[in-house]
Amino acid sequence: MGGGASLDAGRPADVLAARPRGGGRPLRGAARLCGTACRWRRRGRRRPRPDHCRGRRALASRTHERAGSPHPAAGGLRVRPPGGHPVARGHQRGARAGPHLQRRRCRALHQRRAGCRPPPPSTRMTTTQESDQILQRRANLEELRKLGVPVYPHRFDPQAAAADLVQAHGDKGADVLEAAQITTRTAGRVLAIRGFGKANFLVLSDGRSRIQVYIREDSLSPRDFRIYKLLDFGDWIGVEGRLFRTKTNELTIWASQIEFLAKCLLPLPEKWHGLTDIETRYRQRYLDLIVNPDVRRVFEIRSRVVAAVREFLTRRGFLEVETPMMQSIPGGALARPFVTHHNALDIPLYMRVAPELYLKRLTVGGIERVFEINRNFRNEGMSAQHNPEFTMLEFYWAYADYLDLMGLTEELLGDVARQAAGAEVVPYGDHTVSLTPPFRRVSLREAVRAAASARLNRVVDPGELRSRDRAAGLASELDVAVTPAMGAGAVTMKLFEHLCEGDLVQPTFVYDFPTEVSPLSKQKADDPETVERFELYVAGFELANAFSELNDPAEQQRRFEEQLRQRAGGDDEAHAMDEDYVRALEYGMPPAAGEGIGIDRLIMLLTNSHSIRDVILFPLMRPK
RNA sequence: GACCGGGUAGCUCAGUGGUAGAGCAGCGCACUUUUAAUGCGCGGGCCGCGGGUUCGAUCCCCGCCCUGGUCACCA
Repeated sequence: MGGGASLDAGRPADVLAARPRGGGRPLRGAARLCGTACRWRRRGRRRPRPDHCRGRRALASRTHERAGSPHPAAGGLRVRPPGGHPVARGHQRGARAGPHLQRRRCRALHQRRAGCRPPPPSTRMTTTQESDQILQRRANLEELRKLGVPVYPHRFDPQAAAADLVQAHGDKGADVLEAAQITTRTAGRVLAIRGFGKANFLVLSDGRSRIQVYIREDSLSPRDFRIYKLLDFGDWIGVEGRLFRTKTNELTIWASQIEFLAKCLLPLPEKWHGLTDIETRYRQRYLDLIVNPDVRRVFEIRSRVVAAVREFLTRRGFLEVETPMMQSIPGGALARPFVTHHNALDIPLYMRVAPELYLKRLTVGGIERVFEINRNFRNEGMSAQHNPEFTMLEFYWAYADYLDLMGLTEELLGDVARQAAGAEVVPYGDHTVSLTPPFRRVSLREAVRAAASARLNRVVDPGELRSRDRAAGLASELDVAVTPAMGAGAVTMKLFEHLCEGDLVQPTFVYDFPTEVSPLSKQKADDPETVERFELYVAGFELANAFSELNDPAEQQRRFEEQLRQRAGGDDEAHAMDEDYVRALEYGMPPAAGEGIGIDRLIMLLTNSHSIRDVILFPLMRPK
């Protein structure tokens, strides 16, 4: 790496790669209520207290240390109080009872004076309130600067990542490495420092793998050894050196040069327990990624899943497209949209709840096989299975019907599981889920009928689900609440969710849904109350929703009008009228089948994750 | 929305109506193959926020905020 010679400026900045992510959700045709939003909370770092408030606290050595700048000459870099000795701990404790009271009084005084205004928002770079550890790290950074080390260099040129080294040389023995004299250059974050005076070890992480670095004073230039001495847990460095194995057989780089790459100014979570606080893991995902290696694996699988889906569909002639995510008429699902506003046009816009109607317009346009993988947004509640933005695959296949989709879905899921997770059979909680075809198939009404029969210990007649009154009677027998506005179909759906959904662990196609709850699906030729639609359940949740597409414009018009009636009746999740969509159907849409698959839920299944937040890098959190 | 649990040092967690604890991390010293290194010494806390009760609250009471879970709502 040749000292600073390898560092050179003027490289183009990294381009941020767009990456699909998002949540699962009841797919097309389901919805959830939203909770209240928009609360704010006063939050901020303490502002420095004026002198009249400091009281005896100001006399404590600790305050002294905090207020003063670190003393670099002391070797230890810690500033001692004027007497030269740290104040004994017991001393401080003794002094504490007073300040305690004083703090409270002080606060009250402040609030009176300031008219109870909350303190100003946090200013992150203040030093007076920061912990010793942060001051220490800053001091170490300044020391590096004084040595003339570029502390934020522009680039480094690693020959291999830690993961590459482990993969390439992980199986080579000590003698092989000794004979080969392999010199390498790598970079990463320092995740452990074990010093022995003259023999020292670092653990370097590239985010995937870790490799040990051996530091000896007599193998490094004085400058580089000084850099080592000033390293903190979490710093980024580059190293060059020879590969060998230690006495304990650990693959290690014997460092001949060190380059400092970036400072970690804040202390990291500890090495052993890591970061377990779930809230912090989601809010500060970067920390989670640094210290919890399994997190990286989840998102690597996520990336492979999306790539495998793309590859599978592309290989079968499906064209990937991108349709609007901001729509003037939100459609394609029964769900509440997020509303926004376009200033120049002065119109309301809605974040899409589904791409469905646009993709079907494309089939009208002659794109016979089309798909999209991207985010949907639903302004509804959040849960372990629901994030307000989530990623969905939708695809449409001309000339096919929902039975064809079942076959394709079996192939797709098996293929993706093999490629992304390495197997068709995956563990999920206490279960083992097999994605090997064929999947079980059961009609919705039969599933409900059987479950209700078992629950009630009597034979439930299929006809009971066809009549609104009898279905409602069954619901009340089973203690399932229904509303007067719900028809027989809606009641059946509700019964299904209560009686069956959670028990469907192995992949199961539940097919033939009531027309009432399926405004975009095609009816069965011999049964207008029923549509050719299925949902795929795995591990107790809905993974896919698919149907033969309704392409009769007159029938579509009638369905929209029925939805409008429901909307007028207070259902703000009912589907909006989309006249252009009906017009598109009037130009003629080929017979087609379409399907939506919740990518986040698929990732959950393949990574054995039980919260959607574990498969979304930055799940929505209430601002703190 | 209801109920249950959590919020204490940078992290992981104990704990108590009477001066706040441990392990790791940090600082100092020692140590030439460690790997949760070790040993000795040291520093670090608005005990989530605001009220109340009390001589005294981190602890008890009330309210609020954030959060995990269960249920409900929704479909």
